[in-house]
Amino acid sequence: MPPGARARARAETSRAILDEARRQLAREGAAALSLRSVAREVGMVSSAVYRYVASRDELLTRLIVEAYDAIGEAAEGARDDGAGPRAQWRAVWRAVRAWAHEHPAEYGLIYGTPVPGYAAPTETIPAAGRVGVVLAGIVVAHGDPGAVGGWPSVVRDDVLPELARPVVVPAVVAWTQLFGTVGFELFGQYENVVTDRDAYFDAVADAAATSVGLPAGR
Amino acid sequence: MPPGARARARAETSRAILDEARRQLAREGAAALSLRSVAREVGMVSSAVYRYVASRDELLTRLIVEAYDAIGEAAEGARDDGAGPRAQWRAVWRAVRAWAHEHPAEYGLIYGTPVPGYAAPTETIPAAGRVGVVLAGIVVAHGDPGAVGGWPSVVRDDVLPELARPVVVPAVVAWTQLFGTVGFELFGQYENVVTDRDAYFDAVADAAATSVGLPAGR
DNA sequence: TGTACATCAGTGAACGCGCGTTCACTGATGTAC
DNA sequence: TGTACATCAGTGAACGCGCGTTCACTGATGTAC
Repeated sequence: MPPGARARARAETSRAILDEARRQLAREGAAALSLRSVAREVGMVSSAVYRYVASRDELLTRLIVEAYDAIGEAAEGARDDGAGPRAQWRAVWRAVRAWAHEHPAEYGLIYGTPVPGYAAPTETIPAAGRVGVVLAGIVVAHGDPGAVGGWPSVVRDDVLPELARPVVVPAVVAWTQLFGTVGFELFGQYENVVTDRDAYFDAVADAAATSVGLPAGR
Repeated sequence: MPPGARARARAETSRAILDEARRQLAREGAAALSLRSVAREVGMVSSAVYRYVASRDELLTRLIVEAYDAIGEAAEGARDDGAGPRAQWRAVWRAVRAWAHEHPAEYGLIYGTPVPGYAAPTETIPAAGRVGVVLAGIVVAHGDPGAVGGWPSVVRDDVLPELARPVVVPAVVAWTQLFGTVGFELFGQYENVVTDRDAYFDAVADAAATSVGLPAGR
């Protein structure tokens, strides 16, 4: 037997379990996610899953962390591809929206109604911050605090310390707006209201860029 | 027996069932809502609930409609109390936020992740529109289309036909922002970020009022 | 006012189902000497 | 290289549980004459 074969098999089964869980999440929603049916689909007996996952809640936590990481990665990739602050900003917004449309159930899991009785453990926090950090980074690099309207100081001093203070609140507002818009579109509130969703979204992104002090041009 | 006693008893039991369902929704979430436990708590046998409700899905639908109606009513009441467009606008925003904080589970039910496999029936639509109609009404009455930045025309012509066209898109954006902000606060994304949530919220409301062309003063 | 019949709320048993989790076990894979 | 032992993945049975929905029924409430 090649050494490490066991480890490799283990990793593969682990993957298979998470993949199947993600599939069921997409099909039936978080509430219907069941260890037994994941086991069934993966082709093992229900008790065997417990070699890979401590409990149903732990499985949910892993899905949550993976989702935050995936959307964060999408945002980071988009930023790295953009040339110029406004192009970067728009690319990040679009990447978040695209990811959400490709993974609606996972998006709902992390940005939708919290599952009651399930408290997201702290291991979730760093992954959850990635998109916000990307947006803040663009503002730090290119935002003009002088070009921003007056907002009250209602954010913790230690939040985004690298941001000039006048720009922190509008940055939080813009961050909220990104996910508010994506959520409304995804959860059906724009049905029969907004026709050209791409153009609408870009317009909101652009207005947000301005509100945060990004220069007008590219 | 007083005539109508039966009808009155029926109405009372109906109420009791819905109230208990709402209580369970708040405690355990939509996924855990069960006819059997509602019956248990109301003090009847599980099959008896079927005299009042056709199925679990119908019960969910009733909760959804009641929630939309309640938040819509809160918004309408706030509008009727406000003096001057800006005061009205702010009052409506605050009323929506207050209602959401008092009824987080119901808020999640209507503005959060859709329950997969459950398709909201059409009886839901009119109730769902009430808050939007209130906001639009204020803009119609007092918004200055000239005071609004340029937005693309990406909304159906027959949406809010009473609104001057330049103002429709920013109105939709503001409506999105209201629920995006409330949702972010309610679902915990502002934890460790925004300190003075009241002031933050008012500031966002005010900026939105301006973006939609409401006059500055009161 | 009194009687005969129809309506309706609630009962209790049953259907078939799936769930999370534990436990003692087998047999294959890896490790130390 | 060969043997003895330890580790570990996966099995199968069992625990106790709750669910939605149907059905034939009883007995009280209402209605028509």
